[in-house]
Amino acid sequence: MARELLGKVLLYDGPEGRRAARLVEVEAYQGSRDPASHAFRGPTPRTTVMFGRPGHAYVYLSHGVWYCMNVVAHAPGDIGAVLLRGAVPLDGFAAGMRLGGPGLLGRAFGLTTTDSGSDLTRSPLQLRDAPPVPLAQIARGPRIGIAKSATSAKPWRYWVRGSDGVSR
DNA sequence: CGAATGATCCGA
DNA sequence: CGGATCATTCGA
Repeated sequence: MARELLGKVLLYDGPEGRRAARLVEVEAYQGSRDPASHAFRGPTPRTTVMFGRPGHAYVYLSHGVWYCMNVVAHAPGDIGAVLLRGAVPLDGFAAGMRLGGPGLLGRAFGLTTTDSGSDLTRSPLQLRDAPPVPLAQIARGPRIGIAKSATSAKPWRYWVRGSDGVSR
């Protein structure tokens, strides 16, 4: 579910024009079955979007500083989202801008919690299909930065092998 | 390794 | 209400 997001293009139409980046690192969170998921303890004002329709954005503030974006993605009747952890700039960014790491990615796009709930098929925030990344270029491993969760050992993080834009 | 920094949520 | 928590980042 999460792996299919690799290679897709994230677009943001802002006051300074369109920004675009290609996703190279994502991490899956499996809702009520996943203690590390913000949705684990049931819906709250912040997390209700994860209980809704796939294809929408879930944006939250991390450590009081960083806005991180997820794509709501789950089977019908299920719950979950995919954290966007890294991307490669395509257009609209200052030269040399790094989008590796969920906080840096969110900041580069200028996202805030007002973007949470956005329909990703419409401007200003869109997720556009792109040719899939060849399976041989995709690596996977344990998720990063998780404090709790026995599921943290599960290999639910996917990235494009060798790409800039993968977090450290 | 530890500080920065603030919304969020649980427990009381 | 108050305090513990946190899917992070940067610099020493």
